[in-house]
Amino acid sequence: MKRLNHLQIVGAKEQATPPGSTQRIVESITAAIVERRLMPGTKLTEQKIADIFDVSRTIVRQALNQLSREHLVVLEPARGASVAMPSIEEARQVFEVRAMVESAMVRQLCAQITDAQIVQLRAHLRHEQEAVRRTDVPGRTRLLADFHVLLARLLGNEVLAQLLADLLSRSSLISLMYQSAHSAVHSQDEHLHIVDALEKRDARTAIRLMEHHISNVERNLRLNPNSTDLADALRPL
Amino acid sequence: MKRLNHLQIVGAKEQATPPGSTQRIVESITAAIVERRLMPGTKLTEQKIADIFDVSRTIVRQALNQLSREHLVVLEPARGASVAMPSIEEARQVFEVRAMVESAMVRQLCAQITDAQIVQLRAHLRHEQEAVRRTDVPGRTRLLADFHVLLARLLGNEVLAQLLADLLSRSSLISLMYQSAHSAVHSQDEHLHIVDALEKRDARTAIRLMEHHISNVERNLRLNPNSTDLADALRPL
DNA sequence: CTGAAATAAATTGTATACACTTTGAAAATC
DNA sequence: GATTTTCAAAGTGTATACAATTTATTTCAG
Repeated sequence: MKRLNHLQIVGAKEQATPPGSTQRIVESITAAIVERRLMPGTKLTEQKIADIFDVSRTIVRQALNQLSREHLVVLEPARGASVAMPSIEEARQVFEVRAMVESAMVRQLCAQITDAQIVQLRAHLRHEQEAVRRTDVPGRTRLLADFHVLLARLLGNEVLAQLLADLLSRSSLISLMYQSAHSAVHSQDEHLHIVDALEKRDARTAIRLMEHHISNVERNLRLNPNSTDLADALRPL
Repeated sequence: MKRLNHLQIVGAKEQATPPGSTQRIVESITAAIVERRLMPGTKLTEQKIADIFDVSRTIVRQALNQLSREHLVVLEPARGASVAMPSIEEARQVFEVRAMVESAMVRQLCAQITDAQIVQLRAHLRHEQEAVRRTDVPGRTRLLADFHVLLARLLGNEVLAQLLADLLSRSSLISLMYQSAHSAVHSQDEHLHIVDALEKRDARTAIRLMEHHISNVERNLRLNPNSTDLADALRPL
């Protein structure tokens, strides 16, 4: 059995949804992509993955199908699956949608957030800070994304939360694809200011900060299209 | 071969994406649900569908999986698939997200819509009117939903368009589930006014109209939870 | 030695087989 | 007669088999 040595099974947090083994694979691969252990463009051969997880290709195919619907892998007919390489145009669109959704979300939040929820957010910010401080790259990546999903969840809207989770895993992929120069420290700081505005129920400021935050991340992508092809071409070295 | 006599293959419009037979099944079932030929709660047995489309269960399972991710069918472990019966709470959330997304969308549109695009919208409105006039229920249902997706597409944002398409098929299911009292004529009229506001680039009015439009649809759902179970219980008659 | 053609290996797409679970009906018990 | 219990039919979940396609390797012509 040959192995993908950069794909390792990760202690997945229990999900109440389907206990099936498919979900385990989806979560492992998602984590591997988002935490930068699987680079964009990497071929995902069904049999190799099946061997790693000790299941049949049937299960792996289900997982890959699900991942393709989440835009983390692309499925080319008869040519199999590989980690997605979102285009610059797609990146632009994802951030545009995020700005639209998240500013509306922050506006709503200012109107209905409770003090207990502020406390919850502060706790999350502390976790972010810690992960940043000890340069835990996978951890901070996940936490910085979870901040946005957490905001959605505070509205008590699961539909919104899922939608945002989708956009954020795509964002993570985009950031790593284009080697974002927006430092984690900077992002973390912006989160802090957003929570401050939420605490004061200052909708105008909160929205402005959120829009800036998202456009900062986008602005700091290294959008020189050549690097993509070059990186691809140089990979064999 | 036993057959689901209310599920009939429909002339699906060609999609450039995957020519596989899976997509054909997804589109047929989607159309059947949205056009009200398959009622919420209906059991979707894999083998029966496989017989109808003359493929193996493998293909049908793929289709059902995809449909479950689009929230049009629910997959209960070991108990199979059935047409989704969205809860009232889920309905609330879907409409809330739509209001957030679509008002932001309309704001953007006012800033960048072209005259040619207005013409496009007017053409769509005419098609809506025709379908409403000759009480073509499946047709008008589809066209009234497509209006919203068309707006997204005018922004040149495919990510947004797909997201909205998702929300709208769920909305269609919700409307038929709760027997919306919001007449097609009324909806169509509201679309007309929205386009008028867009033409004048009057963002404030356009947003207000869109928010009213969406909350009108939601307000007019017959949200008496009993009807659900009753309808289910009475089906055998 | 270079490049095209032929061949072999690997990989994907679909169907089928089979174990396990659920569902519904008949038989047995109270 | 109502309620379990038992058993059969139907249905789902996973693995495997095999055809069709793609990718890599070898062979051969120039």
